[in-house]
Amino acid sequence: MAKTIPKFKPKKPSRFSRHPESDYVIRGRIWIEKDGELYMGWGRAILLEHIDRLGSIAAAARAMRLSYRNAWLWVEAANHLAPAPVVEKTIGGVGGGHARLTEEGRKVVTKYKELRAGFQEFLKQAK
Amino acid sequence: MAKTIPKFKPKKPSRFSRHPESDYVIRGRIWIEKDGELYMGWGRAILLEHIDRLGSIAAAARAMRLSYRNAWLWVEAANHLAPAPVVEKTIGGVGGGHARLTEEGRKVVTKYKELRAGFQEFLKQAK
DNA sequence: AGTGGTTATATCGTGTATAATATAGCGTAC
DNA sequence: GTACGCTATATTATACACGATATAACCACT
Repeated sequence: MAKTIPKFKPKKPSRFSRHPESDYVIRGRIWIEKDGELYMGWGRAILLEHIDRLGSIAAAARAMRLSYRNAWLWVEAANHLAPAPVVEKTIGGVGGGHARLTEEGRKVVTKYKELRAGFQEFLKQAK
Repeated sequence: MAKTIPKFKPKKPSRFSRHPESDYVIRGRIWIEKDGELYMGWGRAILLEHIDRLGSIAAAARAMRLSYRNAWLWVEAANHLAPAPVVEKTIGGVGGGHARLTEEGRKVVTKYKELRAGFQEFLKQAK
């Protein structure tokens, strides 16, 4: 059983090897800022969608394997930067509490996803 | 007790203040990757331009207040990811040594700056 | 041989973002 | 009045990028 499986692992392809012109990819990020602070980006948009679907920050955080702390911080930040809160929260009560995406929240998520779709289009065309 | 203000991040004026719809700005970054690693971005492009103008990595680093270590690392990374080196270096000799931007380097800088210009255009139009 | 300023390399510190963990506070339903 | 599970907050740990620092290696010129 001396047959070693030829593994294709090297991320660092030796500092002397050269690469064909091929697989260079153009990548990018896009986000919305307010007063120099991140208001809406990909992570937050996804988080808000999960909140909308699951009705809880905690559940949304679990769903995307994000720490609750961070999820909560993101929601806070977005809420305070938005013209009106994007998430309404309730402490205690049935099930311990819940969170709900507001109309404003739905609006900004939609807007951001449209923006991002346009950006992806730009990237594709920018080869 | 009226302990309503948590001292979480007292850097912002007030968490209850709202902002006008106005100054939300769309921002973004764009870069070129190879094998999941950064090949060319804004910082590296500027660095390469400085090297072209000054003929030395050390001088270029100083010019943009970047540590020599990082400048050197960036050049190394770009060199090894590029199809051909973007910077040619010489150790010792007159003035201790020097660095020169290659044709390949000039090419990628130009290409990236065009890409970025198009991106800026996209951002402007994406309001 | 000595000089100078560069490239090349290693080590350590530090700041920042995030994860991990812990716990307090809450309110409806039972 | 207890229990449940979520929101809210604090503390600690970890990971990583980067700066600061130090030093070696280098070589055309004098």
